[in-house]
Amino acid sequence: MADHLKSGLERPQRRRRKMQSITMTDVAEHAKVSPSTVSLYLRRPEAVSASAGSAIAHAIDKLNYVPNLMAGGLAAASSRAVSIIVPSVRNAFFAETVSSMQTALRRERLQVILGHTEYDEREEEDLVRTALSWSPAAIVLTGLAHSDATRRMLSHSPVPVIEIWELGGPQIETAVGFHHAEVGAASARHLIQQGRQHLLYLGARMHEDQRARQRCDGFLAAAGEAGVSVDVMQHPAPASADVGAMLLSEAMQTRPLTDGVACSNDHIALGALFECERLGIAVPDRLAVMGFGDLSFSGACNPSLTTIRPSGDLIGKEAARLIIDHMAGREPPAQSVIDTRFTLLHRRSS
Amino acid sequence: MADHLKSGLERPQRRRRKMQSITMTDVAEHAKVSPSTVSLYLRRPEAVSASAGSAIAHAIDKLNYVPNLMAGGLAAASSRAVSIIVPSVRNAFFAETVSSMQTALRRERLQVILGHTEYDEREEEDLVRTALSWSPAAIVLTGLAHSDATRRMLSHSPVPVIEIWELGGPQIETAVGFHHAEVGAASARHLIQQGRQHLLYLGARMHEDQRARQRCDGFLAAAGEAGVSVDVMQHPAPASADVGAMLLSEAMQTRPLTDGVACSNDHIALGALFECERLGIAVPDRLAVMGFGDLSFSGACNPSLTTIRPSGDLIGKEAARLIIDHMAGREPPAQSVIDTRFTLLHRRSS
DNA sequence: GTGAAAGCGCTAACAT
DNA sequence: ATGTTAGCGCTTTCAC
Repeated sequence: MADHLKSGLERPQRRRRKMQSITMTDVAEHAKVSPSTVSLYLRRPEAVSASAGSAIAHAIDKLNYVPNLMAGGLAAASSRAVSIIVPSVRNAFFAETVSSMQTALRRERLQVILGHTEYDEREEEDLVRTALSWSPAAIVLTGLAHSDATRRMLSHSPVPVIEIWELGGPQIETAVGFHHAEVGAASARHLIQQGRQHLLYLGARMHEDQRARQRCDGFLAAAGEAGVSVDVMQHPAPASADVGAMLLSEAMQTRPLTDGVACSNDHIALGALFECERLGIAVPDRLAVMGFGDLSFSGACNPSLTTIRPSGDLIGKEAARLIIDHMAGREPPAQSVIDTRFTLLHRRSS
Repeated sequence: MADHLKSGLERPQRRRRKMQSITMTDVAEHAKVSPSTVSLYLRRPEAVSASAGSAIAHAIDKLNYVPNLMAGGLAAASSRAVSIIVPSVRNAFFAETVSSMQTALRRERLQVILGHTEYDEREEEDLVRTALSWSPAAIVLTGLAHSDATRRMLSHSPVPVIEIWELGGPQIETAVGFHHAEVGAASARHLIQQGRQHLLYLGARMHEDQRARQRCDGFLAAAGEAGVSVDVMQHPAPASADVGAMLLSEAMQTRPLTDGVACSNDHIALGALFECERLGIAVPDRLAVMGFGDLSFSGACNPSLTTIRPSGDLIGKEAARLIIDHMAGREPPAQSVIDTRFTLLHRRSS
């Protein structure tokens, strides 16, 4: 009875959900080979006979076949995605790194999955959790400070982890970046070399941006060692020219002896330069100003800004190289460190 | 005989490839429910009984379960990823949009997959092809100009497409942005209102950046209609303060009557301001300068820069909203347009 | 060099 | 409310 009903229904015409129109099987049929040959061709074309190869190539072209990477990733248990987690891509530093990394990874057909922590460790933790759901080929994190849970998740997973933009602390696996304290120290030494005796550090958002804080600490330490007077002023808002102008204006009132300022980045420094201009403070004669970042305007302003150029681009390239090497089986030694250094650009403002 | 051998081998101990340690089945076993109940719980917790729910929650927590989104995406034929393709994230405009979009999408647990075209249509085509491989929940493209192949791929796919940062041309589906020609026209009208009679447009990379070109065209058209003299100078390099300074310096030599310049963006304008300062050209008395973008320094410089603020943030928010609405079944009418407008900020430089 | 077969971990009908 | 079942489209042994 039941059987009778069933046969009456004739293949219950499975209601199909939205699905990819052209699959590998379609290509295989068209090329008169098996799906596994198509798969092989896609991954190692040289392993397939010339005739089969060209038939497959032709079929792919004709059918406009687009492989389904989710199926591939599922079957292979690892996807062609790299998860990059930065504080914010609005920050030119990280935008540069993300951009150069994307460019380098693309050549290997790797996709970038982007996440922003907004300088929040809880947010980072959540982003890492989600990132792991994609079985990415690698996870790239910014900085060395992470929540315990983040560390735990990452160390329990087989996914390679690269930390960027910071060196000098405990690493999860590999780190690519530079020492921010050294940046601060180099700034202090530079100002002292220029004969400055009353130094000041102008910082923004240092409660959240621990790398800015490290630069500040390095500055203080080096100035202290050299025995010159040194002080810090900061503002909780993100770095901007407005904040820089505000800080400098206040500094000139409360610390009139100041003859050299270093800023946590070039936005702050630019604002400081603008304010000096408005106040009629001669730069560099009366006051030397320097920044960090070598942003696009830093060489063009009046006077041109002495600054420290980090290696944002190189960080991205090196991180991408590590990932690609890892996929090819060339793993770096555990806990390895790539120091991308930085460059002091001595211009007119100091 | 064969049977004998088999039984001797005891479950041929399938050599397992690298794989996710904890699966949904593990969670189900631990919680003493079926996998589908776990799946249901994950997607609609309210559809599961309280007791089962808490058992599952407990198991997930205890086992540290991380769902495999590739498997989910494969089964559901649509992933929780949104592909965003912009010319470059180094460009502050697109960084802003990407950032605000990422923030909005994250709340819905959607991932951003990022691609850079570097203003190259072939590259975009390739990125779109790869994007489709992920069965994303949506694809976001920058601008309305795309190769025929890109259009074809997209219209043959079921993936919703949103074009951002440009209106006024043929759309694939939905577009969110504003009219760049209107920006140019508004600039021209503003300068004319300020009594300027010899206008000049300073542009960078206009051969590649067609939106900059549209702003320029709008400027020329509006100036022409008003009957004032107008000219254009451009440089093929990407916009920077250096390029702006160079263009302004040349302009003052070859077009000494110029009394109002509009720049294709604020980097150019800033460089122009710097150069005016060096040349001793009074801004705005002798020359009015305006930009486009309202970048972070634009309100802080000397004199503060009159500029036009695009709605990069809003574009990202609106695009994200469209995507989320679409996933909830609320589709916008075909070919719909969201005009996010722009704002002219009249400051001291004009 | 090529094909058959067995999943990868999950979702979504459908049945209970 | 929960379980059963049948795939999603691909990769990867393993035979041939």
